[in-house]
Amino acid sequence: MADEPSSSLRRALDLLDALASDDAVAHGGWGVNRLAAHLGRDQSQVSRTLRVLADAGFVERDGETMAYRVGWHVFALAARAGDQRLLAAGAPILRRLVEKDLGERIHLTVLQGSQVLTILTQSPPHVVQTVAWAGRLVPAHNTSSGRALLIDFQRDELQRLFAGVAFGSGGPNAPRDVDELWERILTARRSGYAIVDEEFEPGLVAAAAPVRDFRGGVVAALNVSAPKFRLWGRLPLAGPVIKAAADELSIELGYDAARPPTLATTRARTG
Amino acid sequence: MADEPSSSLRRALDLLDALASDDAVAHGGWGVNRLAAHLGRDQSQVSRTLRVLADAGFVERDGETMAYRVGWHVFALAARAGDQRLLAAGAPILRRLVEKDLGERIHLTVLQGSQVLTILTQSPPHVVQTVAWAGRLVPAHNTSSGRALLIDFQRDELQRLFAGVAFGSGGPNAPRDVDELWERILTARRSGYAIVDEEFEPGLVAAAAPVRDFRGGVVAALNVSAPKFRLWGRLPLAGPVIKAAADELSIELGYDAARPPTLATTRARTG
DNA sequence: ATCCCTATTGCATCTCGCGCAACTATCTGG
DNA sequence: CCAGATAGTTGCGCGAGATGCAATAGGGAT
Repeated sequence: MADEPSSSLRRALDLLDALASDDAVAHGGWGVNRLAAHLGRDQSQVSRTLRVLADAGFVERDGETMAYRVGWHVFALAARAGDQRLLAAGAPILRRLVEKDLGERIHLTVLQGSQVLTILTQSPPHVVQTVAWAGRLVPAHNTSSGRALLIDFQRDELQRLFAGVAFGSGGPNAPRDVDELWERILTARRSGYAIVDEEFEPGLVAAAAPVRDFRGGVVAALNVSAPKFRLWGRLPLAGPVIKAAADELSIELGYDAARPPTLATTRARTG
Repeated sequence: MADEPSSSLRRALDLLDALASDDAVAHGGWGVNRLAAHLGRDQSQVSRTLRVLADAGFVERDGETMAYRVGWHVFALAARAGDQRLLAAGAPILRRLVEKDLGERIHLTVLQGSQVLTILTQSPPHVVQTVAWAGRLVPAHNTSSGRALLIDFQRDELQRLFAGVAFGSGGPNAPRDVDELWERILTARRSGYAIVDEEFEPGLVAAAAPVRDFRGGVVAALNVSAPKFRLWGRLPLAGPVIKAAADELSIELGYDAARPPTLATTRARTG
């Protein structure tokens, strides 16, 4: 357990890290010399290591400046393993939320078209009914998860997504058209989480927050829902709690909060 | 240009790749044994390499199943990988293309050696089962994206890039050698976009156009692909549409069509 | 208890990663 | 046109450390 042989592999990984540092990224990558100085290593070996990394696509070189940057291959690795990580990292967070923080049913969901697909559920032990929520589809327009998943959408995109979708159904407070939905999304955007009061079903309230991945886009949503009489009073608290948990999950997915919130890579997923 | 001494670093990177393979992801990670078998290496060394990777956070171990998964560090790196501007500017364009203009699946891709890496995908909402294309590699020689990405290549560069690459596979109309590929690239060059008819896969047609950055070089490609019966008729229209969108993206990346390219930066390196 | 499967560790072997220094290439200013 | 600076690659001898085999340890199942 004590002294690891500071393997050459370890040094190569440190090299990748150095290329991902704020400084390196800000400069559009670093050259061999700069990297060697930063790592306290010889130029020659840095050069050779970079060649291997470049051949594998883990770093790439700018043709003009000779600077190395983290390559697309790393991006590809993360993209392929992303779903797996969402589930793996999500499960313990759901468990903690239901056991320690909220004591109500928690869901992890993704957007599929204009609907919301539940991919993970955690229920409090005392709940008797074991409805299999995982795999179930619900509308996006009248659920807290939907609100969170749509939080980055522009007005016209929303319009196109819900073209031909009947609003109407759901609870008494469900939005009646895209305009109302848009207004509520704007509200959610301000606080960073969505609160829904009897929109999906009478007597049901919920809170949800978006989960983002390394691309910066929303890939999932975390939500808590429960009967109004049990949760309504705590909802002003539950909102921020859900948001904090969603942010935590986002960071595990490589979300870089420092980056300006730009794109929304909403893409459908299969459980 | 012979075989590199397949460094230990290279082997470690292959290990990461293996963990991100479809099979490994589907199984929730792989154990040491499975990995060793897959890579044709000794268990002991795989175990040791994984320990280093795990210490660095590049892989993680599932406490129960002992299976290794891609770790947080890769996701953190991924946020810094590649060209983030391209991703940020590309996402909304993809969404618009699929929702408004074409209604078929759109991809944003980059060249990775002699292959094409998909970095962003947008599917129409009605498509139920979405194969996760992002992060996947396909050949460059028989895909529309590949054609677009290679559009500036000279004949000899092409030869070098595809030295040792087996053509053959793919759809019925796939190019059989570099000569055929070269002819088709010349065709694409004239119109500014590439049309591909059952080259990658039987029954699949596609159109793609190159995306350039401020230096004038091709950095990515935008493409639409769909079953022949659904898209073929619209393909003469889809080509220009894709090209227009690619040009729009190019401009966002600072491409100045008026200015001649500042020397085509070809940094292709063969492995 | 044995058998099977999996992961880790001890050890001898020798590859290959290492630092030094030389070399190439490009730019700058005198 | 050369001197000097910067930036990256390559040759080489040495030894750290990666490797494969075999032994060890921990489960489960029967």
